Amino acid sequence: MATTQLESHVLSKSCQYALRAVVYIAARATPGHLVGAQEIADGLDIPKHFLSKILQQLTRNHLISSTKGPHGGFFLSEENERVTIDRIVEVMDGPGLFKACVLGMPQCSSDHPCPLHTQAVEYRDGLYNKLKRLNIKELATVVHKENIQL
Amino acid sequence: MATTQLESHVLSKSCQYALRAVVYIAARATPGHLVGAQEIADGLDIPKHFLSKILQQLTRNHLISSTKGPHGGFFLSEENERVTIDRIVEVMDGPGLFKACVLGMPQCSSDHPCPLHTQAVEYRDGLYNKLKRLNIKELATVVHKENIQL
DNA sequence: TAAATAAAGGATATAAGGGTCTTTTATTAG
DNA sequence: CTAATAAAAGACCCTTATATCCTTTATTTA
Repeated sequence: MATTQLESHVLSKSCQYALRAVVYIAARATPGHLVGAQEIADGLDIPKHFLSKILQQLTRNHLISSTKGPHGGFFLSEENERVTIDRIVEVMDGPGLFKACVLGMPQCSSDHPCPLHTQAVEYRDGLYNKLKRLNIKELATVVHKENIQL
Repeated sequence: MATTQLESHVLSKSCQYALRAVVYIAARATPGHLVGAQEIADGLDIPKHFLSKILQQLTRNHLISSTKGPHGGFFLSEENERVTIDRIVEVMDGPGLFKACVLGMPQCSSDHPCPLHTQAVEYRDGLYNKLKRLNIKELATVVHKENIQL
């Protein structure tokens, strides 16, 4: 067993929270009811202040929208709804995830593959292509139709 | 852009080093010449003391072998050569990587899928199955035949 | 205009991964 | 047996992700 139990991941926790929050907003926000950070934090059981930071980051990058003040909160413009999932991952975790070598070797490429290049690339690119073609609205629709828990 | 550029990864750095080191040992160790931590560190440009910790961990888990003293070093027994890559990943990064939900939701499964379950599982399992079937000796052989840089 | 609300922003704290250094233990050569 | 060698082990520090708290700004309602 591993001496120190690592919390291994593909996506950072911030990114995981971001994705869940965005889907939550897509599901709950209406023109008459914007979704507050508190509501999302409660609904998804995510620390509120940490979530706020994440939502700020998404807002600054125009992936979601917000307004301040009473009855303010977060919502998705029509443009936001067309934002693809890979963009959220990119903003939260940086552009490296689907490009960097699994073994961290900078010169790794199809010309100069690392030992696991063949094994890993298919996996990575397959997921990436799916996320690149899936936008927020579509994902939210699937979640709703399949009655998926957030 | 991400405000803080995360070093996103599938495998931890420790795990990346471990995999490269194991292949290095497989390539260089002979009955008359065991491979020292210093040699590996130099050859792979990895911090020596950090690498030592990793090699210790692999040794404790019987994935590689070692002897102390002059002309001591690391090597692979025949049993070690049959160790599959997924075991190394498991020891270094824990058993969660290929089992945990991409969105970190503990209850996620095919019965109760998370929003990205369908997208992620296919490729994750694909990679996992490859690593589960690939042992150290086979990987080292590929690396040698394809003249892959470590 | 004042009070209330909620996001934005900044400063700070905590935990884990990554990395370094020193001491101990085992082995071998002389 | 002694000296040299190299892994094992433990203590420690640095950086980053995660998380919390407090203040500021924008907006709305009374």
